[in-house]
Amino acid sequence: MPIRNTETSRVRNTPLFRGANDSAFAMALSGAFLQRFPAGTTLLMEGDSVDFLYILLEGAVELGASWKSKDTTLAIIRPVSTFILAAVVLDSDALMSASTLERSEILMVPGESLRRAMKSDANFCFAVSEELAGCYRGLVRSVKNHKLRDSTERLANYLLTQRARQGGKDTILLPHEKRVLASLLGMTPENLSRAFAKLSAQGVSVDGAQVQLGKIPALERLARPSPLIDNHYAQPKNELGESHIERGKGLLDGVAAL
Amino acid sequence: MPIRNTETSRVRNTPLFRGANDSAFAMALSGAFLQRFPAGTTLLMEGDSVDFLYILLEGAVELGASWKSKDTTLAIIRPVSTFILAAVVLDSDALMSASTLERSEILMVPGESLRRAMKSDANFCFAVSEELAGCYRGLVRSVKNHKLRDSTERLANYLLTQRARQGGKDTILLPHEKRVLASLLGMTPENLSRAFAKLSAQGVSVDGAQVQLGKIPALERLARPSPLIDNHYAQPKNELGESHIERGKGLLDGVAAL
DNA sequence: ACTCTCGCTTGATCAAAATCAAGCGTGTGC
DNA sequence: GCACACGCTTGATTTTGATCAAGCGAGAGT
Repeated sequence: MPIRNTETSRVRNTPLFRGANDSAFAMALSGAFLQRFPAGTTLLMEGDSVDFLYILLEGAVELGASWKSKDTTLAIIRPVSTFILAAVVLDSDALMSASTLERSEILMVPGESLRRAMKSDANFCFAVSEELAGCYRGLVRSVKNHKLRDSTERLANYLLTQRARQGGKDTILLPHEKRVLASLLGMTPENLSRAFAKLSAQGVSVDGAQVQLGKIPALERLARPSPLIDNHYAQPKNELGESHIERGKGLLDGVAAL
Repeated sequence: MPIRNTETSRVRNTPLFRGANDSAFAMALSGAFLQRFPAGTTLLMEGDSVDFLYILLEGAVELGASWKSKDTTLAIIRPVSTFILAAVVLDSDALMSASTLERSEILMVPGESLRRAMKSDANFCFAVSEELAGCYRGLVRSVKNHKLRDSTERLANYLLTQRARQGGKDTILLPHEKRVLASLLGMTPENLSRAFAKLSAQGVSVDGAQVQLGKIPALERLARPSPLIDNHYAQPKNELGESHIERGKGLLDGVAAL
């Protein structure tokens, strides 16, 4: 599918590409193409070799992993974000699978073009480093979240993060199915229900995807959100693990994850 | 402390710096100095601003994090490795604390010098991207290890990884105190003991820091090591979480972590 | 030698989370 | 409308891991 001007400029204005010079940008996108996928499409399986950098322009994609018949979701990507950048830079196999949660529009950039562009433009290359560093720090937050908090605490912090991201209103909308959310938070759907039930003591009430946060102070007392784990203050669109991706230097609009 | 020639060449031959041109290398190390620390020294606390890239030349350092009076170790670094690269690239605060486990020798490279060198040499900058990508993938493995395996499985895989790394002999030496190992594996010291006891059914017997792996096939049947989680085949010196850091392209000698 | 500390182990108990098994409610397709 | 599937919830049970409390044994200091 041909790339329209609107898409090009959206990508161009991303922190990743904003500082690139025109020839590096053109080089990176040479051979790139736009593709649409229905919900539930598997884009990539663990272990597959990675030939493209994926840039999500519309929709949502889930990054997951499995082992011995168990599986878990590691991150959910929202536009505008890249994914599998690390595998592309190293020209190696995917450590995660990727599949669409919704109908999605994805720009596929050949890995080789991207690597050549990086080597031709130190500023662009630096932006890639910043991007990777942000992804890395997002994952560090995720590991800390999992190793230091129990499931109810993770949920409480997730709710506070969503609140901040959805504009600070006291009613939030869960952006995904509860089973997906449970997997992201590292628990079973059953336990997610029970965790919500526990949080009713902190004024949380659930009605479908709508969640009312009745007593924010009580919720915060339990959640104890920390800027060293939770990333409330980043750009509004990204989700990685339960916490969120950091941007290079206060830039908006997130290109991120893996 | 002045930097001797031996140190300079060790650093120069690292995957990170090998491809840099001479002026970028000189620029990066301008203002760098060598420092020795006794065991148990805190180098950095969570939230501190990061002014230096640390390059560990001798000894061992633990990267940890804490929240609400709990704490955990996220990685243990061995020479030659960098740490807190991501924070340096983004010129931001540390998400982990760092402290020496043994008497250590560390080269401290000013962050600003490093960033200037990156911007002046696309090849060096690319090597930093590769390094960050490798660190990222190491963390992805770590998250998968924790979300998909229970504690006994993590220990079993840790033992197999150590075996591969220590030359394939059936007796391995635990490189750290058991309490540190427990924290790295995400469990309490008590449960580490019990996990070892469980693995006696797989021929594992412990005597202090010496561990005999009696029945490798049985142990592998339980552990089910996977190249998508465990990194047996990387360079021998690095440890990140339970699994291990990946190198750019089959290069030896690891500069890694955060 | 003697005690103290410290790292580790072991057992008993408790809490958290996974699993198993219904059941409920909504939406879809027939 | 009716049956069915599906996502979610709830309860009962089991498993896993954390916590509490001794105790053991090797090494350090006196």
